[in-house]
Amino acid sequence: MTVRVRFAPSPTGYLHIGGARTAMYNQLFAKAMGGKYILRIEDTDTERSERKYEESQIEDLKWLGITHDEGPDVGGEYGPYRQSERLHIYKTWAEKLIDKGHAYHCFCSEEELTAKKELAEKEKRAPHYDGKCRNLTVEEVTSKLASGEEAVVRFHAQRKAYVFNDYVRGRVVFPEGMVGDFVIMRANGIPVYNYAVVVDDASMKITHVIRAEEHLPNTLRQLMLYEAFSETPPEFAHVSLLIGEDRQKLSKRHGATSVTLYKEMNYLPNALLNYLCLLGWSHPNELDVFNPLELGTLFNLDRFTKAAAIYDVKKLDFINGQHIKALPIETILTEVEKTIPSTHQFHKMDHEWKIACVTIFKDQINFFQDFASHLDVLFTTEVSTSADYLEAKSWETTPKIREYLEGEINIAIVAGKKFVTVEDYNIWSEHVKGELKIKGKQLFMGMRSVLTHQAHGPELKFIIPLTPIEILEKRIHL
RNA sequence: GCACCCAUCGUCUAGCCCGGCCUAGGACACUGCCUUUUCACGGCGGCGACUGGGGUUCGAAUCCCCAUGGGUGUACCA
Repeated sequence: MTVRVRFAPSPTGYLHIGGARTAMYNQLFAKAMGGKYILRIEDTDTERSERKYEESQIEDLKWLGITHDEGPDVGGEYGPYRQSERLHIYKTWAEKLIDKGHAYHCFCSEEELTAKKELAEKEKRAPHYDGKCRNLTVEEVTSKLASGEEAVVRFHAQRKAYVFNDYVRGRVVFPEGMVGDFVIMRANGIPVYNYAVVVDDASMKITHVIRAEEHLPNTLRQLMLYEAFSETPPEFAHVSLLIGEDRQKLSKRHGATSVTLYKEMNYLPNALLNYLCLLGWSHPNELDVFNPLELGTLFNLDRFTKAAAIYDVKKLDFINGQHIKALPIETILTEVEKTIPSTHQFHKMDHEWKIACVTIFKDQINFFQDFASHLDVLFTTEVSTSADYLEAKSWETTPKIREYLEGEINIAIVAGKKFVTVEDYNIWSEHVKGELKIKGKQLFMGMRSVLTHQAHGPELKFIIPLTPIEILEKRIHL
């Protein structure tokens, strides 16, 4: 039997990182098992569902590199993949249930129901439906329906315990009497979540349901439904929740929770996935930095943690930096270029210069946009006010270095050079050492203070050949 | 309220199922040293946890019970 898994988001907002994580786990499992990963849109909440959210979610999934084998946009043999287009299916399946005596029409009004519920709570009884409409005769039902009375379809819940085995939770027991007869079809003919899920998962031949832990209690109703349909339930894996610092389920007030935001903040999709993957799952070789999409058969359902994970992006930033470092230099250049203001002199430089520049700074950034700030050491004519700098400047050897370098730079300018070379720089430092007899700290710090007006920075032999000569000239006269 | 789930460094986690190899391992963050005559990178260290109490056992982070804490659910939302 081929493995079939699905991710089933509601198009009521942008793709949430928790959703992205679930989608990823599903796809990884499908990949590891050589199965299929299906995207299904659960838009039965007609009030809040919007097509634009469906589109943006699919787009974000695509950005992350999570692609489905079947779905509303790509089709497949188990379609349609949008619940709003499957209404006829839910209706037929509900009729089957009614025929078999597993479900019935219920005409109770909302007022009646809330009154009973309040009474039950007051008397400390479980607020379950009392089954008033359960024993209506076929004639009564048809006449009520014919007279236009509104009716929902209610499932007749069995009084028995349900047990199932969860890949991450282990053996889960739902004792008898946890739920009463629950609604499966609303009065307007739209199915309720727990029912639609079962009809879809069964008819789409889903073999494994990997979803967040908040769905664990739903499993009971779903198990009841599978039983009534005489369908074998899928295997379940209820993955631990992502929570905020306050230990509550992650939501908008916890900050950046939508994938779109991470895309905008310039995170690498693989880095985000890598981080999300590690929240509740561990690599068999205890790796921290890897590309989840390339896990292959290394991914399995045995390595999930049961406890909820606090979503804290500090490690994500680190992982992003690691992923950047692993990128080909040309790719880093392209990405980095997008983040530098269009008026910046960087863009006027030739390719070779840019590559050299990226090579120097790429190990120091966690984000592409961090790069621009490192460029200052090549272009700025600002003077440091740090104590270290002032000290280096006050040495009696420093003016001698300045005087010498001023001459050298003038020569280079007259010769028409736009940049000095590493060789030039080496000659300079040899001269300062040999002729001026300045060495050690006085040499290096002295040259740095004269050439950059800073006390610290990347190695001079790397940055000086990349600094435009007119900048060097300006600095030497400051 | 009721039901269900969970509990290892500040955070993510390994170990737990099949008790001894755990003076509890790794990563992020923080921090010290080394290296690079600076900074960063890197390397090597440091800080830092088995929620509490009972039991079972020669031996418990690992098994059992209770307590505590936290979470989720309890809809004609998903």
